[in-house]
Amino acid sequence: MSLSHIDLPKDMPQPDAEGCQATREILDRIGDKWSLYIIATLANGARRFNELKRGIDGISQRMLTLTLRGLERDGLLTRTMYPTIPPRVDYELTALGMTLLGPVMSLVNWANANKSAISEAHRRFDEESEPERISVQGVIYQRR
Amino acid sequence: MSLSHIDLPKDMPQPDAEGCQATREILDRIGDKWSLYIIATLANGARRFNELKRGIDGISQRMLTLTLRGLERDGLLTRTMYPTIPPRVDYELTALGMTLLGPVMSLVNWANANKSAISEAHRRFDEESEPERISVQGVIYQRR
DNA sequence: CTGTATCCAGTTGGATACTG
DNA sequence: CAGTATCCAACTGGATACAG
Repeated sequence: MSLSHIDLPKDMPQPDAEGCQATREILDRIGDKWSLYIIATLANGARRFNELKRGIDGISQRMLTLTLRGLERDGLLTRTMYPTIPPRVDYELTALGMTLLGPVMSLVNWANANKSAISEAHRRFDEESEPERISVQGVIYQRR
Repeated sequence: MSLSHIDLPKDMPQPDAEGCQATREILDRIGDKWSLYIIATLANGARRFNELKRGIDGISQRMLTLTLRGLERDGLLTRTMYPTIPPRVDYELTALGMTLLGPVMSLVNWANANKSAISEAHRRFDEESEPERISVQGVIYQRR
């Protein structure tokens, strides 16, 4: 990956096409409706199936199972069965899953720091479309 | 947000429930099929509609329009029209959009660093289900 | 050039019932 | 307890045609 372009203001890091491809794949996982909540819960340590179900508000049994399978398939968590009666299954982040917490926290922090800015942007955009911008003779006008 | 729990190994940062809520919202945006590519392209500077279309392989006109509208609504980019014939429209990241590049790059770097690990996990999981783990008498056995 | 409108197939995820 | 199976409504996104 080429992360450094010098022709840019403030040597801003940039994603590139190849990098996006790999990133799209993990976004297909953690970008779904429930993965983030599961990862966040397991960040506090191993949990059993129903602990996760109770801890994640609104998740259905079906989606919990499916999402856990997906994360397991990606090698982000392990599934350990205790062949007892009643059965018990523990889910736990793998070392790989743990390393994902860094990037994820980066996003979480950004989201929290900027959620009001985004809400404000929504408000402006929704009440009769975003301050429209036109450019005439090279001069930019923003609607009032 | 409570980011520091001391009862955890290596003071790992952790997302919490409230934090996840805000993060889910931005994942609903950048987690979709095309936003990441648009953000990545605009990280190199302003682009017009058809520049984006040509630069992002496979995107349809419809999805480019819709995705740009979503990003604009979130305040991540601006849309500037040049009322000429033929018309010209420039899209450019806002200051807010720029700040998102940090967290996004964090994910992109993680994805690139670990894509082979994930592929390997897929391979193992798919060829007759992930090394199954059971725990008997407190001892964990992994299938061979 | 930069869109909008329509149609339609595929996917996602919720509700519910059933099982070892 | 920890799933699986089935059904179904809603959403996502692609193809295509048309417009200012």
